[in-house]
Amino acid sequence: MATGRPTIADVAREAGVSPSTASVVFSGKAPVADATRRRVRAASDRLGYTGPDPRAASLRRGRSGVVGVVFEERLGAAFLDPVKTLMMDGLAEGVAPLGAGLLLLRDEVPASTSEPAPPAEPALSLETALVDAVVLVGASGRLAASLEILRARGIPVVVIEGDAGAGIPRIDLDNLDAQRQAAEHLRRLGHEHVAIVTLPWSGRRRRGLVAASREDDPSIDVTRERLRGAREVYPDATVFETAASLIDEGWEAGAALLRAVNPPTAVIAQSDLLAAGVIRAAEECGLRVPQDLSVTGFDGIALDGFAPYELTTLAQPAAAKGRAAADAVVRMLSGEDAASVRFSCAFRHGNTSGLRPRLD
Amino acid sequence: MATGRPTIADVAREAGVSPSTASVVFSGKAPVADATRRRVRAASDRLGYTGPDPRAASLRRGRSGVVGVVFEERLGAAFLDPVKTLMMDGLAEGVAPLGAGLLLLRDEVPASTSEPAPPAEPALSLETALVDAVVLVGASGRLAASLEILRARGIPVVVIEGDAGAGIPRIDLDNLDAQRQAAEHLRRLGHEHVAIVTLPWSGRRRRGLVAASREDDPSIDVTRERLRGAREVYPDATVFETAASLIDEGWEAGAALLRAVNPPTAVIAQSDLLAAGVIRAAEECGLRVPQDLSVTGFDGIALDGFAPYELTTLAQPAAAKGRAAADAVVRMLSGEDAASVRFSCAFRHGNTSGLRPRLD
DNA sequence: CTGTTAGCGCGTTCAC
DNA sequence: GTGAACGCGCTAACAG
Repeated sequence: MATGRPTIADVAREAGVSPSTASVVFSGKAPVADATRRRVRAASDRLGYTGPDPRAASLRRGRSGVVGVVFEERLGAAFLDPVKTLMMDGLAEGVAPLGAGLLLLRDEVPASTSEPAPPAEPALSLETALVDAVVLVGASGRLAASLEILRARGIPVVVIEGDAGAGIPRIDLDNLDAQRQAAEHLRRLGHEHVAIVTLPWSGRRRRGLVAASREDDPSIDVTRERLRGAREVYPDATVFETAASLIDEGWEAGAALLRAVNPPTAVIAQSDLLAAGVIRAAEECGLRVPQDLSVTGFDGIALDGFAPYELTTLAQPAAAKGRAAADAVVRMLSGEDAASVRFSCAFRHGNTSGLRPRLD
Repeated sequence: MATGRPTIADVAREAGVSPSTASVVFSGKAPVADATRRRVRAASDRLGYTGPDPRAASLRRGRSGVVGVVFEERLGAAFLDPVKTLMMDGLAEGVAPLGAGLLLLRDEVPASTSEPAPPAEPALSLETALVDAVVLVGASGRLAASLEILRARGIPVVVIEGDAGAGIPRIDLDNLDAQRQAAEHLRRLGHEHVAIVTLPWSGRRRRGLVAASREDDPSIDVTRERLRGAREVYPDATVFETAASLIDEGWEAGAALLRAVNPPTAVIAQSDLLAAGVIRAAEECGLRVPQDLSVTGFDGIALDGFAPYELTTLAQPAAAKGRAAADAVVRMLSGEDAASVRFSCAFRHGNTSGLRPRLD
C-alpha cells in the first residue's frame, strides 16, 4: 500500500463494510446500525483516518463551504476601518449556519505599472477562487469587471454599498438621507457657516480643499452620497477631502479649516474618526466643543479613548449589514433569490453639537 | 446535453483537441502551439467556459491554494488589535507568491453551555476546512487540541506567539527581553515606584489590581513574558490587569493607579493602546507626561490621533511576523522544513518618558 | 507539441 | 440497513 493517508475505502475494507456505509457513518446522512457504526469508528481509529477529504467532498457535493469576501484595499487598510471590522464580524456570524468560512480576497486593480507582472504562481483570484458565493465590499472601481467574472462563473454575489447591476442583491445604507439629517440638525442649531470633511473621493488619496466646481463628483459611492446629503442643506459649504478615515486626517482637516480667516462654526465629518480628529484640532486651537464649534460624525462606532465626548453622529448598523449580506448569501445558495436590503442610520445627539456661537 | 456549465472536456471536443491539451492551455503548464491555443480559446468563448472548476482542480492537484488563519476570538475583537491587523497584512503578502488566499477560521472554545449545540449544518472547522496549511494566531487555550487535529490531518502548521510542540515552526518575539529593556530604561531615569499595566491574563477578562501573590501567572504567553521582563527589574511593582488592549482600558488603569495614595512615577504598559489610555488619564489628573509621569508602551504601532506624543515603546515587527509565518508555510508546502523565527523588538525612545520627578 | 489513459476520494444512485 | 458501481471535472503520466 502506498504511504498516503487512508481513504474511506480503506476504512470500509478494514471494517468489513462497503464504502457507502462508511461514508454514511461520517456524514450522518442516513441511519446506521449501532454495531456497524462502532466497527467503522474502530477501523478508522486504527488506520488514523481523519474524516473525509474536503477536496473530494467539495467536488462531489459541488459546494466548498467557503464564502469569498473581496476588498479593494490591502487587508491592513480595510481592517483599520472599524465599520468594516464590525461588518466582517456580522458576516462571520451570518454564514455560520451555513457552516462556511470566509476567504479573504483582494481584488487588486492591475495598477498599470510597466512591470510585466511577476509571473509568480497562478494567483488565486476571483477567477479561480474556490468559493460558493462572494461578497463584494465597498467596491467601486473594478466592480463591473468583478461582477462580470463572477456572473460568468455562475457564482452568487452580494454587494455591500456599491452599485451592482440589476438582479444582484445589494446591502445599502441611507447615506444621503442620514447625512442630510445631521446637516438639518446643525441648521436648526443656527449654524450658517459649515464645512464638510469628506472621506476619500476616489482611489487617488488626495488631501485638501476641494475646488467649488461641482462637476467633479466623488467616485466612491459613500463619499458622494454623504456629500450630497450635506449639500442639500448647505449647498455652498466648504469641502475638505481627506486621504483616509483616520483621526490624524481629521486633525489635518480641522487644523486647516479652523485656521482660515473665516472659520466655520460647525463641521460635518463623514466619519467618526474624522470627527474625532477635527475635535482634537479644535481643542488645540483653543476652541471648545460644542460651545465654539459643533462637530458631527458618521458611523456611530465606539470611539476608543474619546471620553468624555460623545459624538453627535449617525449610528449605522454595521454588523447588521454584514449579517444581512450573509443572509442573502445563504438564501441564494438554497436557490431562493435574495432581495436587496437598505438600512437606515439612527441620528444620535451627543455632546459635540450645540447652538451656533454668538458672532463677535 | 445537460444544462450544466461546460467542462473542459466539452471545450476540447468543440475545439477538436484532447482534454489534456485544452487543460494545458488554461494552466500554462506546458508549451502549446499558438494556433491550438487560439482554437481552444475560441471554443471556450463559444461555449461560455470560464476556466477549470477549482473544486476538481484542487482534488486533482491535492492543493487548494488556501491557508487557514485561526483566531480564538471573534473576528471583530481580533481586528481591533492593530498588531494583528498588521500581521494579517504581512501574512496576506507573504502567501501571495503561493497564489493562496486566507481563510478566516475561528477556533471557538466549545463554551460548555447547556445548549445541546444547535445542530445546524456540518460546521466548517479545523477538522473539515479545505486548507493546505494553517496559521494559529495568539493561540493559548485550545492550542493543544487544535494542533492534534491538524497533526492527524497531516496539515502543516505555524504558530504565531504561542507554545507549539516540538517540530512546529513558531514565530516569536523577544517579549521578555524587550520589556526588560523598557524597565531598565525607566530604572536609568531614576524611577523607583513603577506600576505595570498588563494585557488580559487569560480568557477571563478581569480588570483591576492583581494581588501580590506571584503564584498566579498569566496564562496568556504574551502577558506572562512581558510581565516577567518588567519584574526582573521591578519585582515588586504594582500590577494592574486590564480586560483588553484598548485606550479606554488603559484609561481606567491609569485613573485607578494615579489616584492611589502613593502613585507611581512611571507606568509600564504592555501595549501602546494601554499606554495611550494611561497618558490620557494622567492628563486628566493634571499630571504632565513625561515631567510628572513616565509611560512606556509596547508594539510601536502608529497611534492614530495621539500627536504630539510619541510613545517610548518597543517597536515590534508585526507585519514581518506575518510574512515570516507565510514564508514558513510556503517552505513547508514545498516539502522543506521551516525553522522557527524569533523577532526582536526595537526600543524606541519617544517623548513620554523622562527623569523621575523630584520628590515633594 | 499533442493524444490517450487513468485515476484523485468521495457520495450517491440503485438494487438487494 | 447494506453493498456495488459509477462518475463529479480535472490533470499527471506517459506514449506518439
